[in-house]
Amino acid sequence: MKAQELHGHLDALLLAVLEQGALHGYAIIEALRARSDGSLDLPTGTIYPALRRLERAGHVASTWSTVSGRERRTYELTDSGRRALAGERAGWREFQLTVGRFLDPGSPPNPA
Amino acid sequence: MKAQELHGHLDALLLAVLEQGALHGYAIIEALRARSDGSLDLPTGTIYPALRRLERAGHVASTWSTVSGRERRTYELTDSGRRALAGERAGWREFQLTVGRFLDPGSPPNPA
DNA sequence: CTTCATACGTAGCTACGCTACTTGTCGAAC
DNA sequence: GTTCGACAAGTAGCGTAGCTACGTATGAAG
Repeated sequence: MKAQELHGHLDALLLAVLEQGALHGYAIIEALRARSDGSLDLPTGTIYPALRRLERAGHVASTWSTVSGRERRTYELTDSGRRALAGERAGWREFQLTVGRFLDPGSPPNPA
Repeated sequence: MKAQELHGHLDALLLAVLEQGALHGYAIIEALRARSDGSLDLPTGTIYPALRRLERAGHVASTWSTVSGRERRTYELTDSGRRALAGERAGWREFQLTVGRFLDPGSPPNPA
């Protein structure tokens, strides 16, 4: 998948992944890769800053822990994050419909 | 619609609009607005540079004309542009499926 | 003891859409 | 007869945000 297409949708993806339970950064990368069958293989330079953004915005909260000698920062959805995710879902629906009107097969030549 | 969501999909939209016939810049803006029911109201600072990009890439060709005293630059899809549009459509399909797996209602908790 | 997977992180780059602006014609309103 | 809004083109500079390319450190495997 072309990289830049993700622009503006990454936050939604992160919130969606965390919806199913708290995860640490590295695990989030793996979850994205797994659930997308490898289409989404995002570098740390993308997701770590994104998680910080979401935390600054209050949509996730993080807690440090140590698992077998390795430091982990585990992120969890906040209530605000759950609300934000709902909004992102609505936004995605609209975006999908709008762009689909031009790119989906059988796009109407003119609006009826 | 939030603005930045469009990132990376604008070229596809422009090609799709021109697929149905040559149009000049201003008319393209109006076509986008019309076919999206007003969701896409893009400023000239967005579409004029984008059209230049597409022309540099060889996906569209432009010709000047004067209609009732007003200069028009009319853009037309090239063969390369038609091929590019097909590719963009495929890319859109994949993007839609991938992101949809996370954001569409009933997203699977895990890949089956 | 070296290499790979795990795990965190940042600095700087780049792409690209947006804001705000300029230039100019035409028709309608006043 | 001038002013204002739709039509039509364009650019300079900005901001956002994902990516590249690093750096650090532990544990397991060979």
